[in-house]
Amino acid sequence: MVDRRSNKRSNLRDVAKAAGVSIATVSRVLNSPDIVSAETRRRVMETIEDLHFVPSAAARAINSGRTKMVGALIPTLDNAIFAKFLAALEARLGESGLSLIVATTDGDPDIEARKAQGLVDIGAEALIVSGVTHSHAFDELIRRARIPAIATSYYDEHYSLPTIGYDNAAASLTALEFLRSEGHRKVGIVHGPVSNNDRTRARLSGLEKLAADVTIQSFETTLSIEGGAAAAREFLKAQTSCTAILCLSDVLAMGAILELQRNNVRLPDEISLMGIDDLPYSSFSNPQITTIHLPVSRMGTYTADAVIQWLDNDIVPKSKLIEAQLIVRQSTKTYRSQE
Amino acid sequence: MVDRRSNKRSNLRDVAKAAGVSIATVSRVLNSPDIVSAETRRRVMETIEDLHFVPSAAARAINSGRTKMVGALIPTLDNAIFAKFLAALEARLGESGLSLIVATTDGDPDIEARKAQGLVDIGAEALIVSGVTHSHAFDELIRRARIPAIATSYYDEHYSLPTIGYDNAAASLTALEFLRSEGHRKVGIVHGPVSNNDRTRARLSGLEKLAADVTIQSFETTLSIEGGAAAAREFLKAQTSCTAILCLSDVLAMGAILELQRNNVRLPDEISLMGIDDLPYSSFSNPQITTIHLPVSRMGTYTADAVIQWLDNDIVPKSKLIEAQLIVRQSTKTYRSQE
DNA sequence: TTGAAAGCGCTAACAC
DNA sequence: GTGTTAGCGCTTTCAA
Repeated sequence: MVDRRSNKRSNLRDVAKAAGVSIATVSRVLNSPDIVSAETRRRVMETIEDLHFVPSAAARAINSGRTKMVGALIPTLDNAIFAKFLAALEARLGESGLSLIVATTDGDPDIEARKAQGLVDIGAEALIVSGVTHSHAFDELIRRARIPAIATSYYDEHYSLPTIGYDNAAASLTALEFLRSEGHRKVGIVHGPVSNNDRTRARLSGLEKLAADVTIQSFETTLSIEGGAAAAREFLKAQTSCTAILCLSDVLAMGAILELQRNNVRLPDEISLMGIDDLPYSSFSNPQITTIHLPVSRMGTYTADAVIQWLDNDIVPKSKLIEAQLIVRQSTKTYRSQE
Repeated sequence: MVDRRSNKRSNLRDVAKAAGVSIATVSRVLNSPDIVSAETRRRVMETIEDLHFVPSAAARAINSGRTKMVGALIPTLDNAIFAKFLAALEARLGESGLSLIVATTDGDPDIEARKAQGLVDIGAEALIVSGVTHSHAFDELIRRARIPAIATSYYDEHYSLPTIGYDNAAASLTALEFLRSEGHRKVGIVHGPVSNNDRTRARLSGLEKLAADVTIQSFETTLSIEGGAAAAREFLKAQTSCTAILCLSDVLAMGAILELQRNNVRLPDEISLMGIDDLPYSSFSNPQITTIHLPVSRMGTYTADAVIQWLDNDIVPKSKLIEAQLIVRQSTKTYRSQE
């Protein structure tokens, strides 16, 4: 019969007493079952079941130093690209018994540093951040706490932390190259804020390689559908001779498409438009958006695996390039200059 | 001079020794500073700074029982509606020094129960779940662990847990009533899977009140843009005499709009369409979607406050109805039968 | 293969 | 106001 006198969680001692062994033995059954005799192990495990015993994570943490918690610092949950990444990350970490603590930074390095400190304080065993632009305080924290940390969404093998992500510069270059190969020589670039956003900066820098072949004109805006729409308005007002628009994020592309259509601009006949990211709606919009697919789910899974390896086997991950992929859909069209 | 001999985190004893006080005094400075003399307090705090001392969360948890962690179980991160909710939740919890542990359930009560157990095991002080459909194992867990738990996205004052959410039935009824007031008498209903989704079921049930006035025809599909598009195809194939479509989620509305436009159906001239949720793109699409705004950010903030009150002051929250709001935009139009 | 016992870093009850 | 001390629930030597 199970002892139900008390309501509090049972502990090692309760189990030990009920099973007629010492607490050390119970602890062994939990942590290294193979060094306990089969019979004892069976009896103890049975008792554990009976008493609904669950080891205290706090007590375990205080002794072993392992909390099984991983902290993720992301700019925002509002962008599907990060949400999808987190989903994959959480799924894979969970398989290995690791919990994910989420903190949003709003893209602000100071907030990031503060929240990172908080995560470390509560015992996060590893940190996952976005991009490679971080505050000094953050770098110091990683150094002092000697905590495994991985930078994602950005590939840079020379960064102080292992990076797992795409080559943002290459992604935008691929996009622009595609437009050029389709005959476009003047392209409007719509992008989000440059400050504190290394992904945007990298994507912009990628375009420079084609500076000789393609003339570009930039429109900076906020990173939202509304921002994309606003940029499209600016674009129209500017009366450029651009034959295509490259949005450095699909959210922006979405906003731009809607605004252009509101102004009766036919896509892709009058102007070609493409994005980068490949969000869910990009393949369902009218027209479907030609874009660069960034495999964020794969990045999440890969990052989780890297963290697990680092934590369990002390294997520091190498930086990993996640290949982006051009997806040609309906929003772009070959341009032929009328001679 | 700071002692740098050791690399490990300094502890209470280190601080006490360096400041020339007892560990109890240091503990007091940390937890109830006002009962320590100003001078002592100053000296101790200085030492704490010097040694970069950070109290061990695990040790604190083992003694005080407080881990400062809250677990959230949500169906998916892929839907902006949940992501926005989480963002608000995390923000407000963070202000009170609480961390958010995220677990996704894929809408499966069994996965939910398993992950809920995991959250409790690692010391979550409270649980936040979505909806009111949960497994027996989950209910048992809440009961046994006596852990504060709040159900969100669904208002039901009779549920065993406090609920903070909207009246889903009322939301869909409001939508259908609006369509009726606009002259629509036959309406196609596009909705997500009914199984394991009480929100969808509630929204469907809300429509029944108007059964006498409005004839409806249902189209069940998956909860995604693609699902919405597929449902729209079905709708067209069915050749109904419906003059409006009510999508029980904006994601579905989005997919449906795109598919209808692909089939050259003019909105809202040939058919009216509305949604429920009010996602970011709903106000930017062409046409902008008439919908029911569900204030998920407010729900997140409110839920966080409720959790904090419960944890800090043992005040069990009352169920709270978050008011939804009809937002009339461009995708709907008055219907006049041609007599 | 098992048990006894010494901590881990902290909080809180109690004493001065 | 401050110090002493007994735990919290566990892991981990060290002996047996």
